Amino acid sequence: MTTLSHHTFSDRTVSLRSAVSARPASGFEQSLAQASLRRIEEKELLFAEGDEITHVYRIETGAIALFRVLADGRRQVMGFAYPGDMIGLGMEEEHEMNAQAVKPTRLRCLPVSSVHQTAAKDPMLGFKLYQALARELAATRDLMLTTGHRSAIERVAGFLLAFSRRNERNGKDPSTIELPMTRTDIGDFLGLTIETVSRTFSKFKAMAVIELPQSNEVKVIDLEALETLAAGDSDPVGRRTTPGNERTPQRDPHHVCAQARSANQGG
Amino acid sequence: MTTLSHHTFSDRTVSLRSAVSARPASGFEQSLAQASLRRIEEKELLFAEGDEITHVYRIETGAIALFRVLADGRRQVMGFAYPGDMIGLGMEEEHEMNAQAVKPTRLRCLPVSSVHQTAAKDPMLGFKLYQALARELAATRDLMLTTGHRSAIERVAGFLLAFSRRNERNGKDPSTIELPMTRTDIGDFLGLTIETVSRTFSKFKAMAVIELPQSNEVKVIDLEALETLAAGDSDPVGRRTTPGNERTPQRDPHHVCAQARSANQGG
DNA sequence: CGACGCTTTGAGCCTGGTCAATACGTGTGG
DNA sequence: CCACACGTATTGACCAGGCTCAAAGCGTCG
Repeated sequence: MTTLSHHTFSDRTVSLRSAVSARPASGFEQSLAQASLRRIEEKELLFAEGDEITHVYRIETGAIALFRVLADGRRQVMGFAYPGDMIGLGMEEEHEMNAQAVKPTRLRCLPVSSVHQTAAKDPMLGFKLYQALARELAATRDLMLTTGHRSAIERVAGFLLAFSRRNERNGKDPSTIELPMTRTDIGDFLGLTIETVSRTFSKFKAMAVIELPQSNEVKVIDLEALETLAAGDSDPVGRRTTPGNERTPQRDPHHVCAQARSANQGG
Repeated sequence: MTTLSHHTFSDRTVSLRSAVSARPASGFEQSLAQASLRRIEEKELLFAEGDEITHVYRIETGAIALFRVLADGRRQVMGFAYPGDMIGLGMEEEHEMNAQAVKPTRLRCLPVSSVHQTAAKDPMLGFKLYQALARELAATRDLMLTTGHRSAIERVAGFLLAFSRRNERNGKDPSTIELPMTRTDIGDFLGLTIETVSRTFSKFKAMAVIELPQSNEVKVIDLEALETLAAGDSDPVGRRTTPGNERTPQRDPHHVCAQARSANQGG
């Protein structure tokens, strides 16, 4: 399991948990603890594309969908944020995305000015922010790979798997998934229509891979099958694009720069 | 033209030019000037997924494709780097992507250790790296929007437009595009097959929007038409996903945190 | 109970992928 | 100099997955 070989949704894909929040010792965490608490209702927008960035937020309870809207009205959900995740880490003046609660949500608000002040005092914070962003970049790339080339079955299976693993990680039942978001949100996240999402759920149900006690509750019956579906092993056809011998990795390790040799291989 | 409303390929999408390189005054630039020069041949890999990160590179001439390979053998090209662009800015231990020359390429190599040393001395560098990464994140998100929901025509038109604008920006003829990469590279970048890319080129040719003197040279005849095609205005059908009144932006500006008001609106 | 929103299911179509054959361009060898 | 081979690009025929349009369940809230 190397870091980069997952072809289902990585944890990172769904979670925007930042490296910053993983450092309890920082003054950043202290600031968060005393930050003001805010509650927003279902479907309420926390901020919109183009809004001035005023705060960094951490989810306490609930769930937030981060999305952008295209000219034709389509939405692309870039990710969901769950309790513990942070949003609004962008460096720009304005938000690049919309943030909308998919259910009633409580969050802590931290003014960006305070973050900047801390950054000015503590050089390490910039570094940590950089790390956090690097993670988000990786997550976005993963999502892109997913929405780019995978079938509806693979996408939905991977989506469910990510939830199962999230539950497992949080000590909850990995086979009982509560979907906080609507089919529309899921579809816009996976790059599918609500009909296709719904049909795929039904297909999984017919295959006895899952059960759907309610439309927003999924019971995973056959986890292994779900993983197989997500991996796309069902497709026995060899893929053509770049068959492998074409464009063979012919990198020459001896071609490294002189500086490289002394700095990294000389040890 | 706000920063975020472009729905063709933004400059950022194709360019990985970093904020760092835009700062000529920094010691970083000095380091680059004295960095070793390296030449790699067409199709040669500069580095591969999983390789230890040893250097940061800046393209002098040529072009590099950055891509990842999925389990089934498909490639997803995450971007192309052209002269002036920097690659290898990731924070991780290992490279997340493969970097392959699409034509003979010269580049400057800078050991990461040197970057880290500079970062330790200069707190601003971390901040700049953060900015550079934020740009790349934005570019990746743009690309995701493109590959997610747009038709082949829109993708290819947007792709050509990006080249046209790049030329314009560099003082070259915006209507004469030289494509350094193969159809395979383009297809893997846009999430299309080579056949579809080729067919779309032919379609544009038949529409008298472009000419194809050679397979790797595009003459833009009707720039306006190309922009229209890229924008997807050709589709008169109203889109359904999230029709607009559904999920209306009902953000309440009065709900901002107490701290927000004092920090940002009190001025 | 009715209205509304969300989900599910069905039927048909269309875009783009697959398979396959042909054309083009370049480099190599006779 | 031409013949041939190889890699890339183009074009065609066909197929299928997912989108569109449409209608019917289902839950919830007034």
